[in-house]
Amino acid sequence: MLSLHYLREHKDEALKGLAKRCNDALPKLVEEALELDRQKRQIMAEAEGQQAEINRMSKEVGEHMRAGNKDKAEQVKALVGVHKESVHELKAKLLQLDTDLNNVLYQIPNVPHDKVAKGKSADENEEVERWGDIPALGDFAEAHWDLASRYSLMDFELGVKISGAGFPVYTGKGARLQRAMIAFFLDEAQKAGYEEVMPPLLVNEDSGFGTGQLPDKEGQMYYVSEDDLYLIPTAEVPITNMFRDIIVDGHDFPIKRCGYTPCFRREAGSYGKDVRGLNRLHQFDKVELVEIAHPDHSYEVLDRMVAHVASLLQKLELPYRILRLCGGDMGFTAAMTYDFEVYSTAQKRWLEVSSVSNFENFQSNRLHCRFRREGEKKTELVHTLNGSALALPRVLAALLENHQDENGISIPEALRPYTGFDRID
RNA sequence: GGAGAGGUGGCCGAGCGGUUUAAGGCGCACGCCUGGAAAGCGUGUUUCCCCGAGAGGGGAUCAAGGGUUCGAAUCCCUUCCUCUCCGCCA
Repeated sequence: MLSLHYLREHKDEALKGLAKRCNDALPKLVEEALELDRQKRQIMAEAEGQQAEINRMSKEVGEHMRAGNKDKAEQVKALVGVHKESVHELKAKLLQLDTDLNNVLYQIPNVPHDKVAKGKSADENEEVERWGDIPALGDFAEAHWDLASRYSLMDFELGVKISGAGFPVYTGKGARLQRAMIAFFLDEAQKAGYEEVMPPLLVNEDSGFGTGQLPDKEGQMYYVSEDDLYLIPTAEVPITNMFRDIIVDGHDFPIKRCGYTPCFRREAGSYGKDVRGLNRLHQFDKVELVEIAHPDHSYEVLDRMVAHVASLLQKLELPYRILRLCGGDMGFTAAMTYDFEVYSTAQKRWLEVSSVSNFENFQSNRLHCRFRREGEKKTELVHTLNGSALALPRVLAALLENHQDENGISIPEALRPYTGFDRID
């Protein structure tokens, strides 16, 4: 969530930025939050004054008792009651205000960065880079789901039988290819300085809250009510939460983590031709990058992450474009997001394979992840970033479709050491 | 799942109703000492919030929440977590 400090001191800047999200409700919410904050601080000051009085008097009682002055002690005791009552009342009010304030704050998304364009929907995203030639395939070109069954790489029906739609079974070279990509992505991340971690796949409520999936988007996550745990929708949740309630040492920057995990998404109600095959699944594999950054350098970090993801797609020889999302298309917690899309030749459409975002201090405010500037006494919120590098299913889809020829599918050079084969046929 | 033990500051560890504004130690920072260092000595060292230009002042914080009391780390209730043993188990 946004920090109240920031809202208080940079209200105009916040409103101007938020306007880019094209959501008319936001200015009112900001005003509401500031008003509740004002009331809260006023009442807080009152309650603390009363409490100070009680503390002072209690100390006095102690002194009288020690001096053996019982009457004096009783006299003071009798006077405390009034203050106690008013503290009680003020505290109740405070609790209510706090709840109201949080409810409002939870509805205010992150303020988009200066560079982010105003816009309502995906149509207004800006293309910032394009790489690679879209291969001209002949009439033989097939979509990945057809290729998958022709070469026995996946079995969607089998997945339906075991679990349901959206849970494919990878078989033979399909399974091997999957494993190869995971290893390849992890190795590349490691070369780029990211430390590998293997986090839990189920997380508690605090963690879901820390990265912003809760309280609003619990419908997206599978929930195990028996144990009050959520299946992770992305490794971002457990990995970023490793830094919850922590004051990091400023010398530790840059803090770079990567991890492979399966991801689980309910994706309720989304069925149709656009979600055929590997395009949208309930369970999929992903290698994720997470970085905890110094606020002064987080946009350099973002650029480096983008460059890293680009290098992966280049090594896989997949044509891609990079979009800087407009205000309206950006996620709730992000200040700037770059989406990577690869062109799927057989489906004749762009598929999103990565999303790289700077959350600035929106997540760290909830996570309470802070650091101290050299020589400063006060702590300051860190910036958090993450990016997929990469999400496997759509990369696999594009790989199969773009690298096919009449007789099979060729594996990109970079992956061959991992697959152990250079063609599927 | 059953039984027991326990959660105190960056860490270890005392405290079990009012000189605790949390002892003592370790660590860390700064200073003195030194040719330089170690040792020694001295000072400082939880975090969050509020008021204040600042100096400073105030509040909260001994797992969390509630209660008793003039006053709670300390007593009572509830919840959570950790550890040990047993059972089950890849």
